[in-house]
Amino acid sequence: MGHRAFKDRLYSEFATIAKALANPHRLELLDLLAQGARSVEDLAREADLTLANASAHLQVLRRARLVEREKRGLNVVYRLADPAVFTLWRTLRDVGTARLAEIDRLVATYISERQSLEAIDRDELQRRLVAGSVQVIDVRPALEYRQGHIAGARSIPVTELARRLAELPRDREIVAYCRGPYCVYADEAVSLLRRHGFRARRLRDGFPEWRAAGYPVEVSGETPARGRHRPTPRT
Amino acid sequence: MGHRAFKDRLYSEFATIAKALANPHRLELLDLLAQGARSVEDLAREADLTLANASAHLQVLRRARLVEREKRGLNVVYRLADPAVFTLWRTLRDVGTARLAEIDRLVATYISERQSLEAIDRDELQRRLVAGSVQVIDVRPALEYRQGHIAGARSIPVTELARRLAELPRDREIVAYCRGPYCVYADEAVSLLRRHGFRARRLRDGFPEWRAAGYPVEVSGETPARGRHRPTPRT
DNA sequence: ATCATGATCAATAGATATTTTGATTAGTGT
DNA sequence: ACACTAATCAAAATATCTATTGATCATGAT
Repeated sequence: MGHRAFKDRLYSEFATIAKALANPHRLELLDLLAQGARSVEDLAREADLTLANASAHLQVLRRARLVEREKRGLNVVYRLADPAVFTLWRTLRDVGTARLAEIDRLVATYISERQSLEAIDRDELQRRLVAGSVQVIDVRPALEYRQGHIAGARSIPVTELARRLAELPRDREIVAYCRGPYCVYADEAVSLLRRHGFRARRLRDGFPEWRAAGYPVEVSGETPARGRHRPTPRT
Repeated sequence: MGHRAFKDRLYSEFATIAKALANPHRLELLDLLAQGARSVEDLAREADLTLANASAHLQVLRRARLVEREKRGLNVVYRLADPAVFTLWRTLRDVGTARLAEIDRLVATYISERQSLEAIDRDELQRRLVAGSVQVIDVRPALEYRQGHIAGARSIPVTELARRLAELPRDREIVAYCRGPYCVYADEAVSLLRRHGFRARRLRDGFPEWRAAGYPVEVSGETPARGRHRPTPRT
């Protein structure tokens, strides 16, 4: 093997990883998988893909060794192969945020309130959690909460928030968080809470970033795979 | 704009960056640009591409805002748009190294000696540089050395090493470095030096990683653009 | 002015990716 | 055994990417 052939093969290997990331649907799937393991059916529903298409994209990720899968009954559950895969997606996201003006424009257009509402960052939230001066709510779907959430957070999916306002304190600030910096659930939650007179802010980013930074996390032992049935009791 | 349209556009933006990385030649170009700014001609020669093809690939990187360019006389000089771009490439490379067994296999096949020769890492090298117990040589092309090198290193391009052995000490260990962990120049240099009875090792990674980690760097003021002519005296 | 050079552009052919459709496989429950 | 479901596979249509060719443009040298 010549010097050139070696280089070509080496860079081609690295490019297979980049190719796996080079599709918007696959990035969305990775973002979902960063919340926890999920079935193909579930991923397809969340990402608005047909089952066959979601399956095909997941296989591309799998061939690049970015995700792994495991059969559980009728379902196949996919998970990130390594925490480094989340780091990679996050680094890509950060470069996009820093370099592409279009991203700021999109966020400003779709979440017009975001500029006016200051977000809280991880270390301030952790200090206030310890001090007990804040109520943290996880507004992601309950399945994601069960697979891992900020220690001390309550699960109130954004879809249920309007009818569960009575559960929330009026004497303490409420902090809502969701999947990540571009997830809108927390923005919607904060907006709703403020309209009802609560003091509320969002966490600047989401649960995967909190966990990656090593802050305390809790898990409610439940298995992720299920279609319309109840989760199977254990592995 | 609906929720789905927002997500689609957002992930598509992030995917443009991944798409720019999703080609082996473009990764090689980024790796070269991590050494310093260079002309299209120079990049094409180093990466074994036609001028038109190199130009096309550089424009893909430019549209993704990963590189910037500047006209200098007849040449167009490209540079990384941001140190974060190197971080991204490096994170991608690290995930590849960790996840793809094929990469290990390739390196073991092409650089069979690498396993047997232990590399030195950055902080040990820095300590020994300060102590003066080591001679560091930069075996990259002289142009790359001039644009930035490890403080205290001498430039001896690997192509000139065989006829410049007399310049090197026999009483101290020699550490050779080049472009990065997969660059073979340092391996070739170490191999040659050992055959001639020198004590020699390679730095585990290369100059861009050294600089990114904040270790001391020196620059010899010279402009990067030139074809077959002498460099223009100043900017 | 004229020419040579570095870079880009435009057009094209060939190779890869993506999505959909319908068929098939593996596992569950009756 | 039978029906049902989740997932994958195979094939095909479409879209996108890549490399090459030759033309064009800007710049610097003569």
